[in-house]
This record gives sequence, C-alpha cells and structure tokens, in this order.
Amino acid sequence: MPEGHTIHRQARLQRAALAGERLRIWSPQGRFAAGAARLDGRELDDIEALGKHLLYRWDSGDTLHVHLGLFGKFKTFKSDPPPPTEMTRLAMANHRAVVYLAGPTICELITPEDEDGLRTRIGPDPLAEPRAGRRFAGNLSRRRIPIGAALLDQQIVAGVGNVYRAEVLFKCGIAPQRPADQLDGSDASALWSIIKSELRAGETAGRIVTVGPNDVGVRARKDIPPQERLYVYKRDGRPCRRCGDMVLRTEMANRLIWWCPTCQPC
DNA sequence: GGGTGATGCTGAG
DNA sequence: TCAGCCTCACCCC
Repeated sequence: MPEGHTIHRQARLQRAALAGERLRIWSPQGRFAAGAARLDGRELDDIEALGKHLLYRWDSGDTLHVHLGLFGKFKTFKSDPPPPTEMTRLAMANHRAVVYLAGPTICELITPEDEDGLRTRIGPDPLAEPRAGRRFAGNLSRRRIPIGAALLDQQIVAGVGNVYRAEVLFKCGIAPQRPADQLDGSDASALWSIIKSELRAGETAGRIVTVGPNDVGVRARKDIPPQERLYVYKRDGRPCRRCGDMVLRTEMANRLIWWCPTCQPC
C-alpha cells in the first residue's frame, strides 16, 4: 500500500529493527544478487524516506535505493520467520528481525550523483519537510494543469498517491478539475496542511483513514470500520458522507479520481 | 483455478 | 498516449 505514509512508516520501523548492526543480506529471487553480495555483512547506518523512495545508508558508503511501485511489499518478522519465497527480491536479517521485500519497481545501489538526480526531480515531501508549504504553493502556481493531476506529480509534492489526492481535495472542498495555477494562497496553504496531517495520521496508524468520526457516527478514528474510512475514493454512485449528493468518478492523469460535485464545486 | 484490477512510474512513439 | 513491468488479493466460475 505504497503512498508516502507507508514509506515513512517502513523507514521508521525498519530503522528501529535493523539499523546500527551488521546484517545478513541476500536475494532469494536472484535479481538483486550482486548488490546483496556487496552489502552482506555490512552495518546499516540509517534509512531515509523521500516521498515514495527509500534510501538505505551503509557503513561501506553504499546507498540502496528502493521504490515499491504499485505492487511492492515489505514483510517483517520478529520471530519464527518463514523462509522467503522465490519472489523475494531482497532479504535483510539480524538476530532479532527479518525483512523481506517483494515486487519493487526499484531495488538498486546508487551513486551520489544518482541520488542528487533523484532529489532534484522530486518536490517537497510533507512528512520530511513540513515547512515547505511555500515551495508547494510555488510549484502549483507554475502549472496549468488540473489540481487533481498536479497532486500525483511527484515534482510538485512527493508522497501523495491516488487515494490521498482524492481524499485531500474532498477535505479542502476543491474540485479536482480546478487549474492548479488558479488556486489562491489560502487554498494552497489549506491543501498543504491537510496533506501533511493526513499523511502523518496514515504513518501513525499504518492505514489510510481520512473520515472524521462525526461523519460516520463513532467516537474515534480508530473505531471506524474499514468500508467507512474514506470520503470519496472508490465511492462513485454512492451518497456523499457530508451532503448526500452522488459521488462522481472521472479519469485524470491516467488514473481514476472520485469527488463530490456539491462539496467540491468547480 | 482463471481473470482482473490496484495506493506507481517509465520510456517509446 | 499507451504499453509494459512488478505481485497478489479478490472475485467469479
């Protein structure tokens, strides 16, 4: 479930489980065999999350770059780990924990130049740089594309994916069709705040829950049942939780997006 | 057991 | 703009 909140959560949990120790590294699938052989037995210094990217720093000076893409998944075991499957691209283990990685789009060692290139082609990450709201607003003001498309562009803001783009636009009352460069300063600032708080909540909870408890009649976010955790995502044809109007669906930036025409007027 | 779609992104044309 | 890639949960038969 890889939007930015997942990546930051994985960085935090894996850092706690693995960093500061020499690790056993191998590639059961074999597709990262050379990189794994190079890292095996080295100490992991730190893990950094950058938008949807993870950077693992090793005492050898090497940097491992992982991007989960749409399908990539981590599995962590604290005790009695099952053997990895033949789909496991990367396995990392110490005496306390084992982390398996399967299905990533990217799992490779990168040079400092590669890393510079990565940093220049992604925009501000609300979880890593919470005070970068002005850069975000500036990025929006330079793009004549719908805001619904702009939020998926990782050069504008890093870490937002298809669920959060629909949900944060709903929470801000902004129609996805509105041109990014037409948002005024207060819209951009409200959007940045909501993106930050929602990603943070997702990082903490380990799942995406955007609805306020009041809207589904329970006391706390953690009591919200799975099918009621979102306002609009994949809810086309069903009544809006706020106003009762029909949630609509359209395609934007090659992905489907959902919105409420009453709560998010054009 | 097969088909499908998914919280992502790139490169060819 | 579109095909392609990575994997698996879920649906339907």
